Amino acid sequence: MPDEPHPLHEPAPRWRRRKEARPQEIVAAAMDVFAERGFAAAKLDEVAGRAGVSKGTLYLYFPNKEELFKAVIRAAILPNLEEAERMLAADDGPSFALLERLLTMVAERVLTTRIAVVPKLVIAEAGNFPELAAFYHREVISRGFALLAGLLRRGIARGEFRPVEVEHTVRLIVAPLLFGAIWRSSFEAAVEGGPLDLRGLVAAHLDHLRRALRPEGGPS
Amino acid sequence: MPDEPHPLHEPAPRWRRRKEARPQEIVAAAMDVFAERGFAAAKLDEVAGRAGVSKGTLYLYFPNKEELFKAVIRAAILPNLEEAERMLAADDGPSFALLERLLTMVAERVLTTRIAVVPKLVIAEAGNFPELAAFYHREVISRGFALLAGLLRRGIARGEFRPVEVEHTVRLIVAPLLFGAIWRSSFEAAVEGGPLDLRGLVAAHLDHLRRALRPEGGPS
Amino acid sequence: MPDEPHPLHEPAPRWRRRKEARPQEIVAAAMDVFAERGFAAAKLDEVAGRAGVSKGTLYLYFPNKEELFKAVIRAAILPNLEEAERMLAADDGPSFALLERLLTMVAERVLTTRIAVVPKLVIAEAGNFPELAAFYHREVISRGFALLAGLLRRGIARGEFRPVEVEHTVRLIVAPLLFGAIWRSSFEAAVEGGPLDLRGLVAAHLDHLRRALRPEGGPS
Amino acid sequence: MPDEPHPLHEPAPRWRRRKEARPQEIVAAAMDVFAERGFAAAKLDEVAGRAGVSKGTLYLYFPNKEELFKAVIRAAILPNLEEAERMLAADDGPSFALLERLLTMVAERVLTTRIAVVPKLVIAEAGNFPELAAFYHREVISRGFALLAGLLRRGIARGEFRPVEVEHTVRLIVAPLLFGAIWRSSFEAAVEGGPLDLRGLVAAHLDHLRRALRPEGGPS
DNA sequence: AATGAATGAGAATTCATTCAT
DNA sequence: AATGAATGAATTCTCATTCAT
Repeated sequence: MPDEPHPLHEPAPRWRRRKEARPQEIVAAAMDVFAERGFAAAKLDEVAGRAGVSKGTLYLYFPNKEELFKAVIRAAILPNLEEAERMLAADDGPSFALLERLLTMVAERVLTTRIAVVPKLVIAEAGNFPELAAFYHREVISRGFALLAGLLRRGIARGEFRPVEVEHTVRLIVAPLLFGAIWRSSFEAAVEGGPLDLRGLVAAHLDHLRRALRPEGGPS
Repeated sequence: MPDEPHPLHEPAPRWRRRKEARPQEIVAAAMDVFAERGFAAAKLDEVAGRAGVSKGTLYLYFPNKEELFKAVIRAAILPNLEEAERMLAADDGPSFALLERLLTMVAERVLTTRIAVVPKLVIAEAGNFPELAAFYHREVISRGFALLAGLLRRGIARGEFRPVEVEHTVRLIVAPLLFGAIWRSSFEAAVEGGPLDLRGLVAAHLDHLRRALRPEGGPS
Repeated sequence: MPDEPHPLHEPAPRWRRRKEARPQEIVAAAMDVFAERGFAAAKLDEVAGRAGVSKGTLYLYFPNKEELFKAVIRAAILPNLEEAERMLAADDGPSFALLERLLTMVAERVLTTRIAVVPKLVIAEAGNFPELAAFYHREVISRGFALLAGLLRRGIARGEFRPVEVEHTVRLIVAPLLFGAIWRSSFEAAVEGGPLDLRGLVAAHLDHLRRALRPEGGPS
Repeated sequence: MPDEPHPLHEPAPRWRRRKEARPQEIVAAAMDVFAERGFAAAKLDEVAGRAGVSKGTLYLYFPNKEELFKAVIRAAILPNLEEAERMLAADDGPSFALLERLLTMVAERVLTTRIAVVPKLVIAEAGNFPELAAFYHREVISRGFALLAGLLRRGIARGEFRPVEVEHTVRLIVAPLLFGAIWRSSFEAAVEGGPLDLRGLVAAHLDHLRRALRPEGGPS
């Protein structure tokens, strides 16, 4: 253990910090490569190259390609989901405004982070890694759906929304965001005609949702 | 031999017939394997095995794995799209009823045929085969979008729909069907909790759409 | 046997003639392909295509690729060698003049027929087909060398040539022709700078030979 | 390990050393296999086996079979040619003596090294690898011919040789050596009757050449 | 005699994983 | 902790050969 020669309170020397950051650097590089190529076509050589380490080093942190893949998925998702849960727990205002903030936040993330590739990766590999699909379903989809279902039920209870079928509506709310993520990660590069106007799409979606959720005889 | 419904008095031209059927048999087997594994993880050995031919035979009909993949995508898609276009061209009734029939038909196809796997495959491999993505975009997405856009514009012109932003609305209409196809091909097998109620989802979607598209001051 | 309906003395119908010519047509096509690609890289598909028959037909006349190869070598060589032997047997004139006619004839053949490729083929495949090499050595090289050795010995006995070491001289006489054949079949196509002037080369060779074989104190 | 002549005090950098030697070991093994089988029939499995490495290791050093083949040709040729050029540049003695030393040296190399197989390989594969043929022509044949042409012109200018046609004579000088190389690499193994007496052949060739190049009215 | 669809053994190449240093 | 040389199993693709028609 020759790497702890320094007393406390001293700024950690750069290379020590790197050492601790290694796993994250590798995960970040892997995310890029998996995003571009998919799981099977991604080469660990390339991951190592982009992470600035040797191929062997990958195996110091991840037992194999599959676990690295799972780590990528987990790393991309959990912080976002936790933030969304915090947001909903902390907000007790009008339900539609909350829905609005939620969708807008997700759209922003899809546009500005690499999280958009996660659905694509999970969709593509669900058949080859059923446990990964189950994990994703349990940790991401179910939690996300539950969160939205809670929001809807609250709005219905308060009379803000008409009494829609919650389970279906949750999926209808999510679908356009999934569409956006998939578009960004699969078609944007291969297709002319400029990027998808995801902000406009979400605005239109919210416009539709407002009308669709409006209590029957209620005010516009 | 077991696929011959007219047994009598025929000189049993087994081979001739097979030769003509071979490409389709291979494409069907390939569709299954690609659907289960994705492009890269699909083994031609397995395709050959399921098609009941030897590995070499694949190469009599398709020059390589990639072309076989493209043939699978094309074979799955074109007939469906053509039918949808025929349906719309032939119908001049109320626009929402037409939309209803269209979405219902697509949902039925997603539920009862293997077409649901096509989006998953294209999404997964768009990065590795940009021309495939471009082909799919051109031949499927653009045509499908154009078809829906025409329907919307007609409805707006006739006063059946409020003047929505057509391009966004097209995507909002499609998104839940994409969600359904992806769910079926990626999560249904890996997840407990029963299959997605796609018919119910589409019904709810149509319910929402009716409200969202309803002209402003129109009848409830 | 529906192919003998015609009485005698009638010109054979074309397609019957073709049938008898098949083996030679195949050998001719095979010679072209082997010459271009070598044995291993030659594809029977291509041979069949150039011969205007199907792949299966090749196997009606030749049991396998190797035998077809041998047939090509044999067909190219034997007639030429027999002619040379006839030429020498029939001629009893001055030995150098005979040598002159012999080398000139061979050079003409190398320039105007496809026989030039035979040495290249045998050289290339001797390692893979030792019996072919042995056959070629026995039937072509040995016979050719014996023929030249006889000529030299006759010239020496008659005092036309100085008493050279016959075995070496035979090889020295042949080497430039081998050079010419190899050049034509291997380098001419791949190299700029125009074809080899084989006639000039043989003339120079004969000039050198006249001087080299001239009896010691003899006339210039 | 057994190839280390300085055993003491060395930190036994087995691997480092091997790494540097690997390409040459592989090229040497490949030369043997290509020599025996020709390019197409050579199996990389066998090359790897003879080099004492695994198949995959070949690809660490050479991108494919073709490049390995070219490396073999290059490795065999360049040192020899450079030496011949040095020899000529350094010698200003009688031209025929120099020619004698040159041919003798080449014959020695043909007899004692594996360089004899190079012409056979190039001849065999010129049709399949025209660039290789062009490379060989440019780097070996042209340089070799230029070297001999220079020698001849010098001898003619000095009155040591009669004014022969230089371009043809160069080829006549080379042809028996080519004959020897081809014999050794293609027929010696397949044919009874003992090896070719190449030294005797070259002696006879030089004897002929002396007479053929002797100035017209010169001394015997 | 002729065809050409079908076969399957065989070869080149790739790449995740290991391990001596 | 890090390296990167080495491995070899796995996979695509080729092509001589067979054989039902």
